[in-house]
Amino acid sequence: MRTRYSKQREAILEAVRQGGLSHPSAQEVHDAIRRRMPGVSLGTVYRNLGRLVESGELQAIARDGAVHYDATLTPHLHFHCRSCGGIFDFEADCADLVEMIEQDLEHQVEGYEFHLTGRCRSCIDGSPAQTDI
Amino acid sequence: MRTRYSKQREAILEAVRQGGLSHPSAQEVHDAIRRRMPGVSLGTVYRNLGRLVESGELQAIARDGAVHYDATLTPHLHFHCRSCGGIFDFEADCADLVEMIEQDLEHQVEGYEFHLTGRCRSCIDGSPAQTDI
DNA sequence: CTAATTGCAAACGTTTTGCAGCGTT
DNA sequence: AACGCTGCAAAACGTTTGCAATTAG
Repeated sequence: MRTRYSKQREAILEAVRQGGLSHPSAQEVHDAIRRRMPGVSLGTVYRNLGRLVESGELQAIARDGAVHYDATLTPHLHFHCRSCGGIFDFEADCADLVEMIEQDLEHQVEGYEFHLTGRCRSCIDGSPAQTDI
Repeated sequence: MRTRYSKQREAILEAVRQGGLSHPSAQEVHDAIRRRMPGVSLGTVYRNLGRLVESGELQAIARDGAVHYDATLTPHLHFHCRSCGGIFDFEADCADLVEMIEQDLEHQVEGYEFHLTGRCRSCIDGSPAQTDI
């Protein structure tokens, strides 16, 4: 199945890459896209996000019940704020740890995801009363 | 809201702890429970798994589109096999790395999840033809 | 011309919720 | 008696899929 050009896919990739969105879900991409390209259907957004992940142009990350998309492809970790729901990228050197694990582990490692959770700086500063759970 | 005893919750916790199940989903817990306690509804299983996670008696881990539950509370990592879908616990010392991250990061870290993906030993050995994606 | 891609809408699997009645305290 | 918990069934949610029409190569 040779993949053909489509302006919808291009717009979707652009939306994840640049738009003011940070780690958007399929819904958020759809909302953003529709402002410039009203006819695009949600199904098309899902289909193309899937393809873009398969072809390695995007990274999928799970948060709560939904998948979010990340255009940053260099290895990095994610911090999830339980207050505002935001996802923040950050770098940390896991190479040694992962390599050690790979040698110890009887299974064949192909990839990894490291997610930290907590409260982000602006939620700590901005809303000291915020407790959530 | 003081929490009261219920035999359903006890059975649900027991099912995740012991049953032959490894990292069961809510559905799998429901199926297992019903063999001993036919009347239990899926809603009750979901409600109680949620409460058990809140009270720290279980750990929730995301896999694909579903949440799976883990009764092991000591810090450990997870390996997800993309062939058989299995989730395997394993230990690795992340303490130093996490501490380093905590010091560097401007956000407040409360917990972390480290998930490795690949193919598990028995899928590699058992089905050499298996390619999946 | 071929076949990949689209919009639409229906279907799917997982999870949540409203409610009346039951069970624990 | 008070109120948390239950079963049930409906609904919410994110996601996938079948289809005929459109569009890229």
